[in-house]
Amino acid sequence: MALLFIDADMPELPEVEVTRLSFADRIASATISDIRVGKPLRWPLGIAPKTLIGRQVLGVRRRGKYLLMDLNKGLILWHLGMSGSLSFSADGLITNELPQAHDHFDLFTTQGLLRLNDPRRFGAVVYTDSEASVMAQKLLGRLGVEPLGDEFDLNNFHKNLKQRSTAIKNVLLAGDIVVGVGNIYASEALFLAGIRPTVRSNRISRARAEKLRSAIVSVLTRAVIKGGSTLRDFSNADGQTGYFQLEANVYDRAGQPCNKCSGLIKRIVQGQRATYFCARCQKP
DNA sequence: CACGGATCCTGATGGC
DNA sequence: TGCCATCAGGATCCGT
Repeated sequence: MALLFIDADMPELPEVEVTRLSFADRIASATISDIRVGKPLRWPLGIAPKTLIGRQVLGVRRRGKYLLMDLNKGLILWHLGMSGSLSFSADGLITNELPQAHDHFDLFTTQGLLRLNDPRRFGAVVYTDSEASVMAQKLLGRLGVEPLGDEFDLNNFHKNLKQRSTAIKNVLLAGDIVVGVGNIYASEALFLAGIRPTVRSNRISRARAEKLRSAIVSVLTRAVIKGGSTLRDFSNADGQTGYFQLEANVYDRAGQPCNKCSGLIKRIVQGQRATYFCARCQKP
């Protein structure tokens, strides 16, 4: 079987979800046969690797940008950080696929090899006995609602926005109101909503909050769909790498004309992260 | 508790 | 070509 490689060189929620879709079915019900640990990641695994040999993978869920791999005992949390990507190879079951320079975690199973490549090593692979454990709660406990779930409703969203006085762009990125909106999609969603990224969160009207809510849902949904279709192309094509980023309206387009009004896209820095916006289309 | 800044690490890029 | 500074998709931690 061909190697399926997802270029998650931009792991925001859509990329993490598409990564999950790429291997969840194929690894389900597999038994862990070995583990190889490379250079240290953000946190230690939290258990002696050999202890996990023989455990069964029940499935893979997503929470925010975390992947939760349920085992018949305990679970493994995966995070791609800023530069991580996962590949699942059924060939890796038999052949010795030598780890490359930035392959820092291998999970060998009876159905294939799941490998984490992460040059910057901000990613993590963490074992925990239960989702209620101290470590799991430290990582997952403060996450906001899922943007693509029913719980992302206007009443709560607007109420939460009113509690914060900092710039809306930073509030979105913080992930404690709604998860999964990274630096790219924060700029894109604010453009679609017509909201200046510098607007203070607590000064956003209910009507504008609804525009923002629906823009977030729209941009993330479209990215997942686009990623899914790219995924199907991948599984037919051998060794092709690629990118499934939606065409950006503002992200990384400083100095270029706005797609709506032809005004020039601006770049500013907020919380040490780049923000892009159209000063004409996005109102203060 | 909310906020802003520093921080982990490696690689790509651009100026000189 | 080399050297150096800057920047990059995340999110935690810490001081205020």
